Amino acid sequence: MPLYFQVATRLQELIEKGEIGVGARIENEVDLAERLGVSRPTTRRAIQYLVERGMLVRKRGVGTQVVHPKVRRPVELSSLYDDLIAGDRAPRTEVLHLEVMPATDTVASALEIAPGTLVTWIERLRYAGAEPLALMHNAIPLDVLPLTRDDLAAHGLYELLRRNGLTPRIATQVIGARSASAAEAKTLDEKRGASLLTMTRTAWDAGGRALEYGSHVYRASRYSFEINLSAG
Amino acid sequence: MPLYFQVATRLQELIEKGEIGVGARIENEVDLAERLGVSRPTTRRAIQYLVERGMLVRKRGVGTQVVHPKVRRPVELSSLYDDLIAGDRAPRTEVLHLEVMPATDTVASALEIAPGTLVTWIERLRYAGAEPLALMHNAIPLDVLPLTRDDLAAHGLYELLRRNGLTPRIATQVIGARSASAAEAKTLDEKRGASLLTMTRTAWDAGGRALEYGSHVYRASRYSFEINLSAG
DNA sequence: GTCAATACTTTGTAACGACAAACTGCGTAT
DNA sequence: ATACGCAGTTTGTCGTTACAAAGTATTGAC
Repeated sequence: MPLYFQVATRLQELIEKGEIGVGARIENEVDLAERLGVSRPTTRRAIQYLVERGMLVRKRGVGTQVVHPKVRRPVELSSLYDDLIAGDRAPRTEVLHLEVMPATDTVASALEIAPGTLVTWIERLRYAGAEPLALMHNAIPLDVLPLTRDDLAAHGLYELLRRNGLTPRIATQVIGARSASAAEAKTLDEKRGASLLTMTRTAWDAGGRALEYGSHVYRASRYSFEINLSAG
Repeated sequence: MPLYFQVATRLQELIEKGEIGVGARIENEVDLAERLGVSRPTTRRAIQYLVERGMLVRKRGVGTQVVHPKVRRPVELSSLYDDLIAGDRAPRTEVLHLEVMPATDTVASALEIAPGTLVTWIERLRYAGAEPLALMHNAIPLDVLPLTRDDLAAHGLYELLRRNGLTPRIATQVIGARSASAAEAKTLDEKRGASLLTMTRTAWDAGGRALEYGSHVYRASRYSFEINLSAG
């Protein structure tokens, strides 16, 4: 584990435990470095890390202040499945449809691949406990990862990607809303015309290869997106 | 302008112009530094900057590759007003209500201030062109910034904050959806029960002071949120 | 011909030093 | 008493050097 990360972790613990209160100024980096027996660049890097996570704020000529005692989790590339696991809501997935087919124009342009390229097109219903929560459509290029019904029933899509060495790195999401169609309402156990949250996303890996296109609808009565941002 | 930033800008231009194509590897940092006559840390910092913006990807032992020719704008703390200006959609704001009042419990807990602290509570209707687009409720602590109707009619809230030296730095947003009430529908020129996108946000400045709490509803038929993320 | 060990390339981490820029606050002069 | 300037503090930038770690390619042995 890198030194700068160890330093950052120690600082973070002190702040989370409240030993350095909100608003308090932390030691200046020169002294801190000397006291911990590391160099100033290493200390700077540790502090910078916490600044990026929204815990600290630095001002030239003034010092470094604690602005928030908890880590403000950055916007994460996590899947609904991961979110539910983390929230103890017992996800279950029903694979309604799975087929290998040529990419439609919409899918092809979202994934930036040639129309007609083979993709796995899946339709899944995600439950939280006993209640349906989301209806999810995804396209995954066949040469990225072949998928089976059993895999998808037991694991989240992102978990499967990661397990095969595919790490989503960059994504663009569009979040909107609309009313449920009769079919959607029936599937999701909502009334016709109920509000649904819609999310479409394309995710790329570190090599710039498109991994996944998704078009999901969530029951607005049961789900919302939480986003933490910090701007430079 | 810092040296590392100049280097980053030069690299970015080369990539945007396509002189370094997607997938191509850029010169290794040692050579690049020597050729440009700067130190390796400076070069590293420039490259790091572009990596964080999603243009480049680095792999130890391999090199640095271009993954996207355009800058992927990070998630931004911008207001709807700014977005509309950028999109040439001629925003206009109607201030429906403005009053100085003690913070309600909801507002106080969102802003992390004592209940009863005086805040300016405003209700605004935002138009894009001739059409209503969003109904916005905001609370701004009185000691952060006193506001007048005229200010708000002519400028976006974030513009006013910035103009007074208040820079939002960190925010948490929750995006959801629900059906319009009769009153909301009438105000927004939608049918009763139409889907609305809801967004509640609290924004803090660099000093950790809460600047603003907002609870907005958007016409889902006319607006959606676009979010670009990159995960480390 | 195939496999494994080795050498090479490239990025990652860490150290030290020097100066610049921004902000604070004290002290002095008017 | 107020205002201005200067000194001190703290972070920001930039340079240099050295070694570590990871991935790639080459070479050698069997």
